[in-house]
Amino acid sequence: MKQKIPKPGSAVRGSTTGRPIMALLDLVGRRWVLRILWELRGAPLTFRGLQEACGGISPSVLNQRLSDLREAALLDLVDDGYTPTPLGRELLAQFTPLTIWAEKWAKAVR
Amino acid sequence: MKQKIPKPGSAVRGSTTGRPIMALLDLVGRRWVLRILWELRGAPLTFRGLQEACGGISPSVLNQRLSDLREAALLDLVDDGYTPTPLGRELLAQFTPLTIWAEKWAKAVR
DNA sequence: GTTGATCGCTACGAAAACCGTAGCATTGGA
DNA sequence: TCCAATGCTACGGTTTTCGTAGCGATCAAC
Repeated sequence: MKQKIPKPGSAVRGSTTGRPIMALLDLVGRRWVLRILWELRGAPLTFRGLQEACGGISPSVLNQRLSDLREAALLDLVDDGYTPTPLGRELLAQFTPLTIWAEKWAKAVR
Repeated sequence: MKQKIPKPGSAVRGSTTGRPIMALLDLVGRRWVLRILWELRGAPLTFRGLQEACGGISPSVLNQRLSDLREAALLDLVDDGYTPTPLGRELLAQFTPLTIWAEKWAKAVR
């Protein structure tokens, strides 16, 4: 477990400038990160609820990601499960319109 | 090299539904995918130009990603280097505002 | 016509990331 | 006390990524 999670202001994989966008690109370039956020766009989910929602992600990676996302201030664990912080919800909002682009993409590559 | 690149309409890692958004989440969840697109947002770049721009990405992975992105109809290799397709440029446009969010994020986690 | 510089790209062994399965400790209700 | 559900950890095996070296092609200069 040698991973150091990307945060703005410090060097990340592939960039030493500390530019926030580079930290973001590194963060979302990890498997499951966006998917986890995505599955939490509606109601909060428990650890095991997330496992199912993500199609059987292994608990070790899920736990790693949840720690990462909490440390990055994008997720919180509250009474009824994991849920995005306001900041995380803002990021999520930026990704929501991608469903529409993805549909278009689907038509193009078909 | 057992990777099968995610495309809308077929099963991807973590989802068997074929929903386009799932293919997208799988695609961008691979290392370097977004970064490569990002570095091509301005002028086209050659293979080696991309290598440098991405801070020394190994050529094997770069080549893998370039093939993936070309097969996904997001990238093209033209005379003066790799450049996004119109579709890829559209996707890129959705990610551009993330710089602003990332700045906000930087302030929040600091 | 050979040398040198660049191009896109490949081979391959090592390291890192990820996975699947099993199970632990805790909590709360029956 | 027993049962179910919670968050999470351990650990060995597989997949993905990395780092270095180098190949074949192209083109310009000498």
